[in-house]
Amino acid sequence: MLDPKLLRTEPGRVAENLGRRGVALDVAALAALEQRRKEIQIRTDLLRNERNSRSKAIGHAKGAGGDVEPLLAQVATLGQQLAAAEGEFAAVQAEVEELALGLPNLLHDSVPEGRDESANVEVRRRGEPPTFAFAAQDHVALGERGGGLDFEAAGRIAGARFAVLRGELARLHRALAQFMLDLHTGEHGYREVYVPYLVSRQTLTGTGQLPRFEPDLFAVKGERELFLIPTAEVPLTNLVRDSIVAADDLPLRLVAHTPCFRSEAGAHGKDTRGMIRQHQFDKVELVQIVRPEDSYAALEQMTGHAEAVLGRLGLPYRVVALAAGDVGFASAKTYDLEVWLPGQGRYREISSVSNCEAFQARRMQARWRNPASGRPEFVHTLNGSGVAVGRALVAVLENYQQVDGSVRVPDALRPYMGGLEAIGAAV
RNA sequence: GGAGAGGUGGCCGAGCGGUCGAAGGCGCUGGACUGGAAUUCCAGUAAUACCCAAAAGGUAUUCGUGGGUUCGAAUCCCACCCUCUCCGCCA
Repeated sequence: MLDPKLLRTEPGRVAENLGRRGVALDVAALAALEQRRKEIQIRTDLLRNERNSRSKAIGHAKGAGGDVEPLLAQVATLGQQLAAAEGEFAAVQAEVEELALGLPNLLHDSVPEGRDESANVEVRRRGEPPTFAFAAQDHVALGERGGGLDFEAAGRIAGARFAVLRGELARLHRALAQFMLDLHTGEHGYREVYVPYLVSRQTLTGTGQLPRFEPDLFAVKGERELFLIPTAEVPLTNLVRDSIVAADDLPLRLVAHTPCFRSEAGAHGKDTRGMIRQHQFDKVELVQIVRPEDSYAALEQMTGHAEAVLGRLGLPYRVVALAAGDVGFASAKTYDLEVWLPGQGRYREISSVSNCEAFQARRMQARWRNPASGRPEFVHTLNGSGVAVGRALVAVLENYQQVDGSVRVPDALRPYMGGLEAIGAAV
């Protein structure tokens, strides 16, 4: 949510910033709504004040043993007027809130202009895409040898956009997640957290997935309304919802390995081959809760933490700064990490690191007590994949493939693979 | 699933129709004491919205959430959520 004060006092500036994303804000309509809200609020407050002071008078009169009847008569019509005003106020409040919850975050000045991902700016590139003396295969061909990667079985069990992994491939998948967790907890100062995979509407509203992006989520049938998490960012970030964090506890650095569930409602026909885009995938997620003045340094640092995963795995990648039109709803600035996939001959997103500033904190009422002011102020929240496990598996398979279709195990993963040097060698 | 208890400020906890934004304690801030500190003592210390150019000040709202009763609700009624205890069941 945007700062309502800013929205009120500088709607022009807000509109201009949102315009960079291609989002139109009707300043005139907003001003009219604001005007109406103010009017009704003042009227309602006055009526309530009237009622309160008269009720108090009744209380005093009763205490003094006086006659209360005439006072009661005076208040008779107040109740109806007040009820009407309160109803009106609630309605206009709801309207304001709906508008506020639907607006994306303001962009940081450093975000490149541009309507979509074609305008993303490459920041740096690490590692050389491998050259093969043979025709490189994609992960589907490599994985399906020996039934390690089975889309047919997954289709039978759950339908399209699911995968079944078996044997060494399943282990490699697990090894990747373990390796990432150990790296972030052991060397980057994150605390490992285990979180619920089903969360409430309020939780998803806190991080910004709701109310706007409900079609992208899976909901669970049952008495209670619960949604499957689309990313661990949701439960991790909401850990500080409705709380005031002690200044000394910041920054909080949290990491969790969870499955993620996405309906991919708008992605028909996109990435239908392989396990690039699935309804269910694992991800190791990083979240930081920081002091506002530290959030942009934290963004660079977190990007580095995600890069370290790819670096250790020896995977070629590049870092891109997302263009205005490509930055996510809650984010003020985002870097994507794109890993080289020989099977596709191009870089594909494997991690996304975002600074949401106070956008989520404001929705969540997540604050810290600023020693400088002595008052509770909103924290800044950041999240980043460190990294997507499924796509990392794809990247390892394709980048480490050998002429016989086997796949060399990256050095960093060998301790997690019982020392195995290659998989799929003898299938 | 059965029976019961409870959700109050940064934290703990009293209050159970009017004088309650809420006793008391802890924590925090300032002051006194001290060479300095601890102890002790004194004082202050919730959030949000709105009015106001700002400060000061004022008004409103907030005692889990949402409804209701009432002139008036932390306090009474209803529903829901959450926590805890005991029993049962269970990985």
